[in-house]
Amino acid sequence: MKATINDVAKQAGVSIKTVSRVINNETSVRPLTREKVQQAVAELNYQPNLSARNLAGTKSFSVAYIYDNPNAYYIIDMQNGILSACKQQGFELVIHPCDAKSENITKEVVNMVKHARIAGLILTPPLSEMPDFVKSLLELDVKVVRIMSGDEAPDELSPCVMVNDRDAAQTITQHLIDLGHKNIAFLAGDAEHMSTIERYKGYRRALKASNIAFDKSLVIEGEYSFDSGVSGAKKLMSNDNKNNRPSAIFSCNDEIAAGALFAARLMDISIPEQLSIVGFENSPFSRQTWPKLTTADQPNDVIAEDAANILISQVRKQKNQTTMSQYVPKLVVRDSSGQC
Amino acid sequence: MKATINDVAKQAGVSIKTVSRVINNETSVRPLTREKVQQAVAELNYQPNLSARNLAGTKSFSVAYIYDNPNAYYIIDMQNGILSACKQQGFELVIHPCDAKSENITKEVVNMVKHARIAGLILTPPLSEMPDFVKSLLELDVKVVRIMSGDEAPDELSPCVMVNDRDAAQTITQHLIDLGHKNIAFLAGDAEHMSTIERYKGYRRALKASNIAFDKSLVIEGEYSFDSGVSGAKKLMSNDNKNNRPSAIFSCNDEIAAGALFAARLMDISIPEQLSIVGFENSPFSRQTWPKLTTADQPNDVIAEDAANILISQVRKQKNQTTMSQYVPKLVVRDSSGQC
DNA sequence: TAGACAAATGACAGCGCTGTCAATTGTTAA
DNA sequence: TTAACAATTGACAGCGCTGTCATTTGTCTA
Repeated sequence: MKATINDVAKQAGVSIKTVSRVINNETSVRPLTREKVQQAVAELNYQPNLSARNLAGTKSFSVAYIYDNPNAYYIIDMQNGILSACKQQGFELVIHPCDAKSENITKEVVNMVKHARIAGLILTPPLSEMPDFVKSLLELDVKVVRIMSGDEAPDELSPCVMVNDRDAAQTITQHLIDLGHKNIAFLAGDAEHMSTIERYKGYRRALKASNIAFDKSLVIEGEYSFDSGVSGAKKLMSNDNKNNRPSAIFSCNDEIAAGALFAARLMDISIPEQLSIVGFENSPFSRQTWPKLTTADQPNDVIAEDAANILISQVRKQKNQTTMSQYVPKLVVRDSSGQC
Repeated sequence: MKATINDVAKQAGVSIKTVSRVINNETSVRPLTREKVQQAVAELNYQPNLSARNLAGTKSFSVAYIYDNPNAYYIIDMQNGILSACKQQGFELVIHPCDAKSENITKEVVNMVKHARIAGLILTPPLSEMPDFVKSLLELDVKVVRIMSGDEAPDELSPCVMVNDRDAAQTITQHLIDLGHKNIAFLAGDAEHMSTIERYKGYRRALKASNIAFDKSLVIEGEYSFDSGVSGAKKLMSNDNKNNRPSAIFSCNDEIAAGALFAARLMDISIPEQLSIVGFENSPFSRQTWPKLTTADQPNDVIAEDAANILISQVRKQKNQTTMSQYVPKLVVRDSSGQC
């Protein structure tokens, strides 16, 4: 059957407590002893029993990923990244889907954390952007790592992994400018999402950098949905707006961009000849539209793995902890953007 | 702090063993006693400690979902459904992404099952369609429930939840026939996937039922990808094939259909006026194409929850077990199919 | 070389629960 | 009413590990 700590102790000729010390990387073990134990561990292919550890110890070896995000590809990428870090570090992952808009979301998650003895949480937008929610969790003396949009952490509540949407948005807007566009519209995602705000800032900054006058009428409020893209693009390209039509549209994500594409088709506007449309996120379906979308790509699994590793080192109370890291999404040029 | 079995026992005035009997639904507890215990459980909001149960007992309260499927929406739906069943039944879910084509996939999963003391597994295609893999798992004395394509279980290895793609494919083909189409092409998914085979059978059956001659040249082999849809549609609609062009295309899934749509656009074929295209699966992006796809919808989360419940009742060795249930995807008519 | 101290190691209880088996109840037939 | 039996309940060990604290070992100084 499976080897236990007793088997290892016997094999190495030490007490189980010493084995425990070795597998927990504690000090006060002579190098020679440590080696003997490690060899025994290897020979027996010993893996500590998580249930026993959780039961006996005060520490916990479980972290949770809480998600509320309609984008399945995003979640799966995140989950896979987290899972890979957990596996390497001998942690268990508890998955908890939820509804951020639910009234008792805090109570629900607090309950889960208590009951499952969770040591740490990984939060992605929109949950990571709800300060009160985060504060309630922190009171439980559970570690938190947030993945957020921006170039630096908004506060000191927890370590953060930042996705620099601003710089990426500037780059992608610059791409349009380089193609000769001057009337560039902006189709916003949900206004309360940090990512919308950041992407908007990047858009503005690119315009400014190229001395292009900002035209407020080219900014359309909306949400992260296909339908929002459809109606936004219709508004921009309608006949009522004949004199003010943009030659390019920056969509806050690929879904909005797909909606804009759809609207363009309805209005017989050819892409990219008459209108350039760019997205953001590089979801798989940005390759499955016609034409394929120019967009910004972020390595979600890498980001998630990074976040999980930071979380685990927090849980382990290791020294020299990272409290921030940053990723900048990369421009991916495809067929939906072209010369003005 | 959290209530333990001791607290409940004290509160109810019985021994912990009796509490254990009640929470495990064992017989040999007097109704009155049971009631007392249940009340104490409710008052203290007691939830059994999974680690302790796993450690002490011979039973396990963990099931695993193993997935290898490029379709993130499918996985998330499945996962959410399984999770909801697990939560209700007090089981823990272990998530295990993997690569079905990897050589040592069996060894990897066997290891996982042993180490995490998994009581049951839920398998979705393509893993559920690998008999040798399933057999190896069964040898571990772990319960398995497979979600598969077809109208009845292919064998007695395990309980199955069947998705009747055949009937659904017949319905969707019939829909095209009802619109007046007689030359209906078939863009296949991966040939080794049961779903491709089943959908093909349904397609054939619909033709036969309406006395439409089957034309082999209208069947294009391929795989479940956008690109496969592009090349398949190009082949069908090319000038070389001028005399044999179909008026409608049945695509084995939405991704293929999106590819076909893309190809049609490249060739200046208007949808659905000159060509009808239907998909299968009702993925979110089937609503985000232009025009929106007619497709077949299956309630993946319900299917998954059903499968998880069957699995758990197997694990619990309950009587009157379901060994098969069946779902038939429903036709969803949108804009990509029209009169011939 | 012994004594003093720190470093290394081990003995043991106990985490919350289940399995085993013994003790206690209740029920039935004679 | 009581023996005989079944149904119900409980006592206790132990799952694999960690935390606490005692013991042993090694090292350094005088």
